[in-house]
Amino acid sequence: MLSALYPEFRFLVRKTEAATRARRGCIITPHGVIETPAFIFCGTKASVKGLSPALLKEAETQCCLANTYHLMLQPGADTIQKVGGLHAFMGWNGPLLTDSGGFQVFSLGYGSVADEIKGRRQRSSSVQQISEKGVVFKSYLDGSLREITPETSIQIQRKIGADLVVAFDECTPYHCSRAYTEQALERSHRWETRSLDAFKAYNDGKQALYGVVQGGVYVDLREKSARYVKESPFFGHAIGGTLGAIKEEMYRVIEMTMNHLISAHPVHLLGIGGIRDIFVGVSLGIDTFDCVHPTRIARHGGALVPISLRDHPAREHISLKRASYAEDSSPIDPTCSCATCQQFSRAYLHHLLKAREVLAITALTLHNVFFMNRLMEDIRAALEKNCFTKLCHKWQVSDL
RNA sequence: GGAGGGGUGGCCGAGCGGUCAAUGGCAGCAGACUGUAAAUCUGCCGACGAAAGUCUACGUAGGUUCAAAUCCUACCCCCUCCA
Repeated sequence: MLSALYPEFRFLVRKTEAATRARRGCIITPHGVIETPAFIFCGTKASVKGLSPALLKEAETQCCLANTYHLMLQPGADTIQKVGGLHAFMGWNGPLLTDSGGFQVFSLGYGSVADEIKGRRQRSSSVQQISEKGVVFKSYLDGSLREITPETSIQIQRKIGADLVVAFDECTPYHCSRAYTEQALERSHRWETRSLDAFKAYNDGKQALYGVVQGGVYVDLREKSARYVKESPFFGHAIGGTLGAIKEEMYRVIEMTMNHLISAHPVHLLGIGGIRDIFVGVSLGIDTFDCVHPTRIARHGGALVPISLRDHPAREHISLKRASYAEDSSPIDPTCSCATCQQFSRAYLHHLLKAREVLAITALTLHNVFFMNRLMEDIRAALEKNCFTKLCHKWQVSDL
């Protein structure tokens, strides 16, 4: 049944680790193969900020993500379709994924979970109305009223033309009652079913649809949602929504969700991308991740480093803006073979950051992308050689 | 030579009798960042002190006031215009 719906896609699990649920596989798409576990980089507005497709490729990137929400507002899905679709538009011929726009519509109202908990970045909600039909929201560009429904989200994603697309869902905030979470969850399921219907209506076999598990931090709701997604004809399964306020809670939510989600479908964990998070996610059976974190911290002067180079045990990156790197002639990581580490010293990167030179962004983003891809490659290799647990120990991740 | 304007914390620049250790901005220091309205945001930023607080500060030197960065006098610099 699924092969009829997704004729050009396949998910193959080559190996599953004995001690955990970690698995080594690949997702076959019309634009190439994604070796899993994999990290997908965010190129929100059809660009991974600071990097050209050539540099992305040089950093061994497999897949990028773009946002339906941003692209529908600028330049518009019709424009992208007219100029040949997203792959041609952004000059990336590898696999691409688009998010449904659901997350942005809602998150723009209350910010991220971290912002919400810390009471930061309070904006007036852009969400005007949530109804059974869909969501009316205000464009962040000009304040005009726009609407996204499951049908329009799928149509827009169809026009944009990424390989992997996502069903339209509602993302509930952290400070949200169980009752509302459940109500939103039920509606999300109806929206996702409508997403599937809209998808089938225009299906040309070139795209594969992911369903999203919601349910906030509530065990039974996650189970219910996982069941719904698993029983629906989605190509892939994604875990979305609020995962918790602290890491331990997040890991628990992912774990209890995965308890009900394990199957022959690829599982994507939406929006998570810390190093430790990835080890935990992989061990729980997650196949793909996406996150703004590696590229965002790069723009803010953060370089991901191995354990031995950390300047604080709990921080996974070093902050090159710090004065202590001003005369440090060593590269970010002497063992890293990315172009940045091959030619630039920490002192130079520190200077570029202080002088606000755009090269700082490109150089640090390139390093972090390379770092993440290298990390995923190491994880894949470890899974193949049955030494994933050993790799976890090397990264001091023991709470699996 | 004449007329006018100005000298404020590392820099730019407000303040023009008390609530001023002195608004802002920049620079500096540190922190945050997890389905990207983020090359962003937050905090600190005269000295000593954990803090209360103490001291030194608004060109220099005096003065008037209970009280001055703010008023007066002289001096030293800078800038503009007229000769």
